[in-house]
Amino acid sequence: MKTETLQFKSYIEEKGLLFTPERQSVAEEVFSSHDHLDAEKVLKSLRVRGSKVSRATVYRTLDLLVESGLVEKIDLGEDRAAYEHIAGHPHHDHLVCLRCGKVQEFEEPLIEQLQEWACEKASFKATGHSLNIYGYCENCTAK
Amino acid sequence: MKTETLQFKSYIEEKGLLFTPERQSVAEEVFSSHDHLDAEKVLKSLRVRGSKVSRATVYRTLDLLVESGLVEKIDLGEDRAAYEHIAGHPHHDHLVCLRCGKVQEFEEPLIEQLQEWACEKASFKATGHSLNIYGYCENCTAK
DNA sequence: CCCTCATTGAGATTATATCTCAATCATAGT
DNA sequence: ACTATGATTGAGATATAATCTCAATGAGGG
Repeated sequence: MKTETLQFKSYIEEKGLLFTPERQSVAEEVFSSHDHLDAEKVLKSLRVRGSKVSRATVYRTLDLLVESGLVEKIDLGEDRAAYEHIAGHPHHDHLVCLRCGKVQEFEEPLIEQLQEWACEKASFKATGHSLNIYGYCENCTAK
Repeated sequence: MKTETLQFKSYIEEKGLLFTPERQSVAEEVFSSHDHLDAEKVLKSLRVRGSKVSRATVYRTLDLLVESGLVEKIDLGEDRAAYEHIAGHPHHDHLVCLRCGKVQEFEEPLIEQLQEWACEKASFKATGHSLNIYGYCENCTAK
């Protein structure tokens, strides 16, 4: 079992919940992809593999994964929410192409720093943030 | 008629469209509020005032307002999209309280600057962006 | 005055996500 | 091993925002 799956197992059990085969399937699916996933994609992949987890359980498990801190829910301004796992992905923000839909990632530690200052100034206790830049990627600008 | 409404009228007419009473009502409603509005709120306010604009027209006109650049559509991670008019509101980002729902605004020109650099590095042509910080406001932290 | 095309409204429709509830399953206590 | 308790699941119903459809209306140009 992957380290991340084990971490999720620990989280689940520490909460006094059960680490069921369904939860394991969903977790493995999310941890095995390095792209952005949405609930429907996860469901489909599981079905293709022959796993019969229900839609409700996929949504419920995604929530647990987010709670555990191992997965981040990201809203890219599209109609459905996306998820990405954290491990091996230092915090980053997103460049979303409005034409082809491609999502690039970028890191800018200074931006994070400035955000913290802004929160301090406002006596705001941050738990997370989301920065998306919308526009056109290199490829789509050329055309 | 307010300056902004006139600007919207110009935009509409330059596009060869009609500046109808319905479009005017929606525009005035949006320009008269200094809070975040959503489509349903706009619809309700108009109904209260006796204006009988339909839901479809409200959505359609909000799109036009965004297109015109006079209004910004913002996604605060809630279930519905919010709108705010630009005039008198220099670009700013949002602190969203997860407990009471309050939305504070903050400005940080340096963050904007850094975003531009990030775009340059990635050869990305930005048209807009959205930065939300989620957490707990001063009031809610105290409790 | 007519023709064309934009616009509107009411309700149907789409799509994501959540909820309900009966059936199943795991675990602890006896 | 047996039972009671509570967690979990799945199928489908439900909620909700937003978009779409299409007939009827209205505006403006020729």
